[in-house]
Amino acid sequence: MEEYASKWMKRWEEARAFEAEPDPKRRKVFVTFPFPYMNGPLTAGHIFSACRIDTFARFKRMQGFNVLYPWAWHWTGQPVVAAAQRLKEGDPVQRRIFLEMDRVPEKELSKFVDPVYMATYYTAENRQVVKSMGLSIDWRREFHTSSYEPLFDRFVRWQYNRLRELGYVVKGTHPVVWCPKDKSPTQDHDRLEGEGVAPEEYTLIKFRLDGTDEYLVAGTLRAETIFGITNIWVKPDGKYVRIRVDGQVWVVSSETPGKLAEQLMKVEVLSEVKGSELLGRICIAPFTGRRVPVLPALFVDTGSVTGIVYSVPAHAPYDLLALRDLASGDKRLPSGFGQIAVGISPIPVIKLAGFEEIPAAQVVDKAGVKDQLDTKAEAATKDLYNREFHSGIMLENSGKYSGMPVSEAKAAVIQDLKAAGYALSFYDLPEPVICRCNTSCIVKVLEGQWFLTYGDEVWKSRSVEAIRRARILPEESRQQFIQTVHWLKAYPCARKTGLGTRLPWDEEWLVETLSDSTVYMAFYTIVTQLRRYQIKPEQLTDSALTYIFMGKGSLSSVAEESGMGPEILESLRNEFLYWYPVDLRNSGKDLVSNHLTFFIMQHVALFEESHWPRAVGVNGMVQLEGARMSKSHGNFVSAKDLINEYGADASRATLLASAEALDDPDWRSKNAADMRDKISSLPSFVQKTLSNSKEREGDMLDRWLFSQLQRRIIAVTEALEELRTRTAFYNAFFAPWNDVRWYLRRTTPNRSTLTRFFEEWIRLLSPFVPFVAEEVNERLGGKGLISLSNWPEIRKESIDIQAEAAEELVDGVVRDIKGILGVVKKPVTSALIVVADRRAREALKETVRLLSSGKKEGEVIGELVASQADTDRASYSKLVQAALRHCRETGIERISRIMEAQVDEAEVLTSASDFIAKETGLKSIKISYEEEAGEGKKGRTPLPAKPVIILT
RNA sequence: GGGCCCGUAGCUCAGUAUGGACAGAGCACCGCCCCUCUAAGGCGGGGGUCAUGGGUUCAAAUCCCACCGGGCCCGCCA
Repeated sequence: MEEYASKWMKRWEEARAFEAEPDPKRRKVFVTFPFPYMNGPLTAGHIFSACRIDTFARFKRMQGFNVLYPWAWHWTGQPVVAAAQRLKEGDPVQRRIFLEMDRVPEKELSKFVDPVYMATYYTAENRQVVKSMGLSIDWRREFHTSSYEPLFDRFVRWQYNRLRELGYVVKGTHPVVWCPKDKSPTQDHDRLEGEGVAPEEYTLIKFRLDGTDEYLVAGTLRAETIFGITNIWVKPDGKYVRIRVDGQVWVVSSETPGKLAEQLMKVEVLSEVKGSELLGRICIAPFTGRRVPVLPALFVDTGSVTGIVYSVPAHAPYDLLALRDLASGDKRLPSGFGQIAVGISPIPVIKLAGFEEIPAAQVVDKAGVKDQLDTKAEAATKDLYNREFHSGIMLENSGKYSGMPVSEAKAAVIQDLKAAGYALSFYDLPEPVICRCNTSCIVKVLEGQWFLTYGDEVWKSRSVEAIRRARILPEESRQQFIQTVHWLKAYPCARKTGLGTRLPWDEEWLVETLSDSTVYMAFYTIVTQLRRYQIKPEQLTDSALTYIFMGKGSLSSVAEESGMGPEILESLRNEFLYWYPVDLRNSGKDLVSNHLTFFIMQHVALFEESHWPRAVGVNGMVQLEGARMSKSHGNFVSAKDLINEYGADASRATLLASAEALDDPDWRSKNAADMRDKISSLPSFVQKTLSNSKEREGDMLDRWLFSQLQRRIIAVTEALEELRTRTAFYNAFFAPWNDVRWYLRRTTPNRSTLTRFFEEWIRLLSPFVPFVAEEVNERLGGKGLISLSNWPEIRKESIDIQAEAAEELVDGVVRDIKGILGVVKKPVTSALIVVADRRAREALKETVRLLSSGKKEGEVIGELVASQADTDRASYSKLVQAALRHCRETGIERISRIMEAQVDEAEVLTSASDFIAKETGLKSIKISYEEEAGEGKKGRTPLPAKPVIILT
């Protein structure tokens, strides 16, 4: 259908239309789209964000800016490697995704076992898609990431060396969900069970066994309840072990040593202990020194944390239930401990508003939980923990924490217990996670990981400042950026697997994907010249890049060290200085809390303030037929499919018209098909309309059409400045189309008017639907590329409020007559339209004036009537009351506008009377001033913009 | 669980900050016109308890509270 699309693609390329070179005489605009990851075809989501940027870029280009819109491809990361691996292993799901969703030809697929081949394939495939979409890219600057692009590799190495020099990269440890068999972190998609489960930080608390140097070590999320401890639980038939840790002897479940060992602790297993052997022994609780017995409980799981639980029956439903079960002589439990249990009373340590003294008892009884193995206990526990954490206050028996909110006391207690040597942190999974290989996962604390110190307070506050200075589009997103900066903590920035750039100082690590994608836009600014001068990777030294981006160092020594000539270095520096900073980067809202914020923060860390990002755009997530896109659910469409089915223009228009701000656009194929038909009829509409027109004197309708056009130009321009692409598209496409339709209905089409109108209209359309705009332009005899023509100038003098008010009046009269004809029973053939006279006009004007000055309606009547001669007062009062009603109904603002236009209503309607007759089917239309109208208007009062219509 | 956002015609969305005009637009749908046919084009029309329930107000889609439903994010995926 768009047989002309490839023609224009070629013309743009031949004309090097979008290749951007620095030009000191012109102001620049530098826009970027986050490079897409090359493990599959581009989707409607990529295209939506990219088209928003492209539309902005094309708009700015037409406004005369020197626009740079570059493109690159992200190869960094594990998915390509992982997918290749899965394919190698013959994974049928992976095969099906490649063949059915991604439409990879069978003969290509066999080569996909090589991840680099796969990335290369998709890069080529997607490059074609981006071109076909009509994105106005400077392709000379294209590159991809990872060590397979040596020049870029040097750039990332420079970036990380700089960050490290600045102290923003440090070594640390980090807990991950770990498969002991695969010896690798287990991601969500690698799990048979336990999606979304993440390591949780527990506190291990050591309880000395009375009369020994050994400790029972219990795990808890609620260290602050240590003051309410009454006993300790073990599983009576559980397997426990004595282990040596850090010179101490601990007793924990037999599963625990393996977990501790993965958390950087040296563990030596000494001997086995049966749970039953521990029963009845006495432990000493820290802080209170309370002596508490070890008792049996069935709910204890030796696989969870240490398999030892300290009991706080006042606040923990399980503990309370276990105590009750034991006291009541539950047969499932070992005998001999019932009496001890009977003697234990819960010790409350937290006051919770709206709850009784022992909250656990209350929730357990209310929920009707019958014993410790009742599944309802879980929900009761969660609920109570939550309430106590958020609104609980420590009671006066809680030492120095008394009176503190639980949320604060928790951290303080943990800190103090640790300081006193009674506690340490330990990670475990709150729920089981099973790896794809059917192995049960544990937590591993990875050592020697490299982190970006996003938690750094100075870095944070400068970043917040950068966010404050930047334009955030839409404005609603700003808060989320600031939130994200506040939330961020140290972030692991390197991995051992996948593609990427090696950390220069520790080459077994690769810079991970969210970390090499933050400041690479700077590379776009120099890559053309690097290629032009055939700079070798080894010449791109750190000092050279520091010189280019920071202006630091001595030119001559940098030139000598890098082997690049000083004039080349200068030239690179100048091009960077010309394009930087980034004027707009735009992406989906899912990237706000990571990529887009990292983008800002790393610029803050590495670049001077004048090079911080100027604007960040955010958009919603593209839905497909009302549902989230998902390859695994089969609800997926690639950008290539869209182009094939609907063409680039219609695809762009459908997406741009479907949403703006943070709303999620919804791709409906029905809408796209309608859009395709509408757009494809544009050239013939223009041609047909022109061929039906003829030269004539310009009249009011011509002025009206141009006046409307000005309004549209203003609206589109304003909306595009704020990236409100949906509003912009409406005002560029549908609104002018409807304007022409009204014009054609109203008058004999004037060829020169329409020619001029179309010339401007298609320029307005060009940023949105560039192919059809070029095509129509050519058919109209336009020379050159419309993509490089000027944005329609806003000519305020063409705004003709008189013509606009006149057409509003005519339209209103036609609608009114049609409305009346719809309800009137007797046949009518003629209309008498009575327009307001001078007196009515004055009355309305005064009414508007007084209302605008804040007078109440009653006061307006009083004041105006008083100003009249005695004899006129009755009729004037009627007039003012009508005027007040008119103001109420039509709105003061609109009336003021119409009054200001000072339309001669009689003249306008008289000249439109043929039109009115044609539209309404009436034979005769007469226009009259009020004083001439005489009988028949039944007391109705004509006012400006509100004539009285009498049908006979 | 926490943060942010959204729920208005069949569909996609305006309108909500500063409460007041019959709640609008585009598309779809229906009817008519044009036409050798199809697509396109022209004209007209129907269609909404503004998610729900309270409250504030002379007046609420708009402000407040509650509730229901949906989306994005909450670090080792990108």
